[in-house]
Amino acid sequence: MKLTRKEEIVIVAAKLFKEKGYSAVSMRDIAQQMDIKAASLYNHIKGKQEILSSLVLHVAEKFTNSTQTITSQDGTALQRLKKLIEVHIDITVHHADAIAALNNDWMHLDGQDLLDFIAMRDQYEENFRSIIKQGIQEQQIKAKEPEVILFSILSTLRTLYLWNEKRGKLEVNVLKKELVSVLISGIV
Amino acid sequence: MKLTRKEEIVIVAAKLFKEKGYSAVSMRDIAQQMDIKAASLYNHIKGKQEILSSLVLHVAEKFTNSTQTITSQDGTALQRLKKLIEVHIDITVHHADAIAALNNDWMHLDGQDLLDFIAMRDQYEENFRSIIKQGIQEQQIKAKEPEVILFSILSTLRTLYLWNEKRGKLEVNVLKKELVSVLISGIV
DNA sequence: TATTGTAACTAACAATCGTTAGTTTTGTGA
DNA sequence: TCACAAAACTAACGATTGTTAGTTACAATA
Repeated sequence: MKLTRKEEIVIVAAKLFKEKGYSAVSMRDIAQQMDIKAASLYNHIKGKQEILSSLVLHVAEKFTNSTQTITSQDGTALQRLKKLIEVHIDITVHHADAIAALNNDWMHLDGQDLLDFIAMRDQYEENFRSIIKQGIQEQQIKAKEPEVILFSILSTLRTLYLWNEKRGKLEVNVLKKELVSVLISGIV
Repeated sequence: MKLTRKEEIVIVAAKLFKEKGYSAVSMRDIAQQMDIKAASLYNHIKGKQEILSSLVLHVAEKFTNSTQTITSQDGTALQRLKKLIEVHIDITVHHADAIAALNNDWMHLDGQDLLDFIAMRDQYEENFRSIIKQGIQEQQIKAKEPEVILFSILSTLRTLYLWNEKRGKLEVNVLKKELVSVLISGIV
């Protein structure tokens, strides 16, 4: 699977964005990391904004599509929730850097890209919320404030990318099992 | 409790940093928000860096001191964990904007400030970790991977600031009770 | 060998950045 | 009313920003 030059740029930029954030990374920083001059980047991309939107929208789609698929298939709320956590881990393992941008730099998208992102994020959250509410209704999930549950699980999953490096020895399937257990059954 | 002009600047800047991140906020942005010119800011602060370090180090101290106090007092692991969650919520409610900077912009600290921050963060995490390990040893906490438990709780608490606005109607004490329950006992 | 497309280069642009110097306005206490 | 300090101002600085224009090096193809 050979990468296009544009894909290489996006990957390199993602790594830098993760370290310092979109605004603190210059086109010259990105170019230097690729051993070329900044102006040469423009043979492959339209501008800095395109790098960000390629990164963010691509992985946002993945997340939204996943929740959409899970919500549309049948299964109990807990089965769905488990699946959701597992899918999240899979995406995170393969796109850690892009997720950093998604979490921290989405507000630097502009125009239609920003609107598209927000729409996807809202839909994603709404799918997530509906699963939890379903679980409460079916009495599989405690009748706590659904927003507290949603927030708690969501923030753990969203921050997973930070932890992926330190994951180290922990195998992906072990991580899935442990995290599903901690998030659903608690720690006591 | 009258604020000094410097404190006003730091508060205004914090709000802007939260929206766009440290690097994307210019001194002229901050000044405009205060209805003065950028150069006037320098009557009260040394520079942009000082704003950031005032913000971040001050609240980092609060967190580290809290875990330190809790660790040094006696109590079971679960009592400590509960207290830790409650303290976290208290600090978050009162310093939401500063926590945004602590989470997202700490890497733009420089020199000794950066070293100090990292030292505090490491100590904080180590205190947290020791409480969880204590709980596993005393068999109050399931013998899961301690790092998974630590990460899960920590990321929820760290992201709490994002959620504080939407908290809306939810009273602080209710939030404490619900979050302690969700994080410790799970959702089933 | 000649041609062509890809991808690099140098040089420069206007805009914006954090910051400094020097000056004027404003408010307070003697 | 006068003196002084606090806090604002204007103007400008060198550096860096994203980006464009025009040109060159190089490999593959005809």
